[in-house]
Amino acid sequence: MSQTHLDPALDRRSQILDAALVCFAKHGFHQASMHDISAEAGISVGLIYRYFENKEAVIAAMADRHKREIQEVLERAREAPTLLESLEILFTAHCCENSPKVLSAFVVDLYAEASRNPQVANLVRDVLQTSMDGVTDLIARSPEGKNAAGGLTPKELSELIFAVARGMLMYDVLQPQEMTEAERRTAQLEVVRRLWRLLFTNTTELVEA
Amino acid sequence: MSQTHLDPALDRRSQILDAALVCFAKHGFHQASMHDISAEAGISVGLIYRYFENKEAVIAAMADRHKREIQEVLERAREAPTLLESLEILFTAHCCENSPKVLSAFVVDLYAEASRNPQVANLVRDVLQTSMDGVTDLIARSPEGKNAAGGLTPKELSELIFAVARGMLMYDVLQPQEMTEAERRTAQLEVVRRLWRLLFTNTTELVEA
DNA sequence: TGACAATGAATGAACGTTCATTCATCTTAC
DNA sequence: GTAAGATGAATGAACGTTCATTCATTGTCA
Repeated sequence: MSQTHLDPALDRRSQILDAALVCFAKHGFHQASMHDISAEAGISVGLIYRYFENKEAVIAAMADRHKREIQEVLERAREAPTLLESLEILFTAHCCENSPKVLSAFVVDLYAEASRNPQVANLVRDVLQTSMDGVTDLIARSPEGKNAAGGLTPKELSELIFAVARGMLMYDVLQPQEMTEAERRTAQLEVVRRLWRLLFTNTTELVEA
Repeated sequence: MSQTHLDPALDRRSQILDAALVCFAKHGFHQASMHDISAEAGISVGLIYRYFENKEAVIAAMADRHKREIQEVLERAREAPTLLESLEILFTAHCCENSPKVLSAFVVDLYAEASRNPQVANLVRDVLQTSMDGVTDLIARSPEGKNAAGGLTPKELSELIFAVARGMLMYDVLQPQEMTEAERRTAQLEVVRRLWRLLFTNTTELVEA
């Protein structure tokens, strides 16, 4: 719409993946039918097969797009001025960007799929490892990371942070539909700040006291 | 086998649910067919319908059984002599009791289902709330819980602990099949002790120093 | 410019398969 | 003999996938 379409085929693929995200989040990978997706995208079923070999390929492409989106979030987190702000970006990106719950539901489904499909598991593990390495680096470089609580290393801290992030994502899908994006974001930020206090400010405060 | 069967109907139900757990973990709720379940249980398809109204009812019964199992774990955790041991029970119960990954895969699937099925969501939320209340209580009663790091309340600590537990459960499904139960348990225990150091021993150590 | 041919994006009915569910039939226990 | 337990072939709906067909757009030649 806003820009000239350099590659219409890429637009179509994106359009189909956008529709698939909505359908997958609403019904799950294997309960969402190709007809559901085509209806959501406003196109015919057959057209999907012009851009994707089969349903599996749609799922794989979704996972791949998710990988790229996560890497973009990591990039933004890297550029934040403070470690706390980096963490805030990481924790709120997953859960609040799109319409409520859609992304969280998709990611939980992705992990469920990963538990059965080794290819998906490899991709998710790869994304996770890259992200954790990035955050480990972020912590190691930041002044707060030097004297973290409990004598934990940057790597251990990063693992803990990502465990909490995944856990909150799981918690998010239990929330009723009525919760708005803003409410979810607020809840997430509260958790980040609590975690922050715990991991990075406790020791310092005690030393100062 | 080992005991006289007081209620054969209950045995059959358990037998079917045992088989369903294996199939659900292996294929997911909606990809596991009733034939898969009957084959795993060593009975005919039709017999399942004598004990369960339909497939949804099997899923609901599985969720319900899971609820009772979690409550038993909580009971055992309550009876542990120290808070650390309570946490160790809570963190290792989810992931290591049955054959590797089966339980974790089931729980991740349960959360995925909860994101679409409000009834399942209510049940899972209920289990979680009860468990968290129990652990909050456990922390409040324990000597270590009084002077926790970061000035966090028992409720906040409990929320954090359960977020990490859920996060580690998600991480568990990414692990390759080859990992044994013992390896998974060891990995979990390491996380518990790290969390323990962070939450409950840091302040004290510094005061002593 | 206008007439015509070629293209390939897009359609949706149809196909083969799978699956949840049913039920007529058989077996077992007392 | 009868009631309850157990079977698995049969049913029909739903699904992923295919493909003959349509038609707007583009290219070609006069």
